[in-house]
Amino acid sequence: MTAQPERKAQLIDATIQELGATGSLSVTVGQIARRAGVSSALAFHYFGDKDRLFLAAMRHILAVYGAEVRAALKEADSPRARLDGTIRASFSETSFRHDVIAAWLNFYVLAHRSDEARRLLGVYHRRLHANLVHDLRPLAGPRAPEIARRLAALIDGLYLRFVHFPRDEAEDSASAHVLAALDAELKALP
Amino acid sequence: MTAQPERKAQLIDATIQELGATGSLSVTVGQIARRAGVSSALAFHYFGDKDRLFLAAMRHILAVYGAEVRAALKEADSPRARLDGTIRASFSETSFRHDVIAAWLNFYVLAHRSDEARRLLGVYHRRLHANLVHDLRPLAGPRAPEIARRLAALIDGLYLRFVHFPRDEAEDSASAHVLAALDAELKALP
DNA sequence: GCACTGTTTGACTGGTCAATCAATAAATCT
DNA sequence: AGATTTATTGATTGACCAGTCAAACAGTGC
Repeated sequence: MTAQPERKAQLIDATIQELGATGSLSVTVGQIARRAGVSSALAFHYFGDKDRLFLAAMRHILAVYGAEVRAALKEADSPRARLDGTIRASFSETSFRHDVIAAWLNFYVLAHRSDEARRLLGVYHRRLHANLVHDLRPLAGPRAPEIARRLAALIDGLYLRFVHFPRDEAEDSASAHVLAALDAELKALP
Repeated sequence: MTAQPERKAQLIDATIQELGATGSLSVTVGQIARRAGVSSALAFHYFGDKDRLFLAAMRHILAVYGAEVRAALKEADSPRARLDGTIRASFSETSFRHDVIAAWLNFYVLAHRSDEARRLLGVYHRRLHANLVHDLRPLAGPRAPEIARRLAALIDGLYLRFVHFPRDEAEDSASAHVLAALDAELKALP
């Protein structure tokens, strides 16, 4: 049937890759299209304008991430196991990748001028927060929301660091850091 | 004597303000110059090119931040008090401001393509890490570096959140979060 | 073979912007 | 006062880029 979904997916992949390669929203639609092996006019045909192409790429990243979280939660029974899953999903092979991280960074920049990007970012924030609070509640009671905020910020902060200094420094598994912080927070409860 | 320092400072301020207002590195030198009340040609005359103007703005932000940390450390005697100072300085009136945060965010983006920006970012990272480790050592021994990394990432992550959702939600003093995390980490030590 | 529909492109446009330059004004020096 | 350096700008250039458009192309049904 229609080649539309295929081409759209190609362009979205190319967008993420190009964002990772050049690291800035000032990548041109031409560059993206060239990477996808099509003309720039096709990108406009399918997405309307540049911002909507970026947004589509970001929605794709969020969808993949969301699926990964859901999968991790499905096979977790205890609250603690679910927290593990949520955290580990944030640093999974597919999400914690150079180009995806670069896309996230530029997503934050895009959120400055695009209402839709800001909305999407809010959705991610609330979803992560809700997940964390839900499973922290049995373990931390009324302190759950506060701890959740710290864990969420820690995750974002670790992403930020790995944009430029990729995962090589041995011990530094990012998820290990978040899990350690979680342990500390729980152990320190009154 | 020369009006150079004056104009340069004006342009640097305008750069930060404009970065905060539009939230993207694609601010034009013309916009910045107009905000500073001079012609764009003057900006080029003093800074050579756009990137060097951004870098100068970032160096200024780092200098202010560094001075603030040093001041906070001067009047702190115990390791714990010094940690408090380091953390609080990160969220001081002058550093934790909408436009400055936006400049930081774009600094991370700039670091993708500019070696000098990446170098500068490394300096900030190492300085913060060194400060934290130095004062964590007496309190956390060999776990100090690990904890320092988490606190640093938490600080960055909190910045990231406050780019778009400014400090209004009452309780949310960002530095309180970091201090709470620090307490938890110390309390949870073996 | 023809009409129809979706796909894809090359060529074009209008606008923007970094960077340059030649020229003027103001300060500084001798 | 004359010479020299510094500050400052308006005008311009050359490149680039988002977005448009009309036309070519391919498949599908009749």
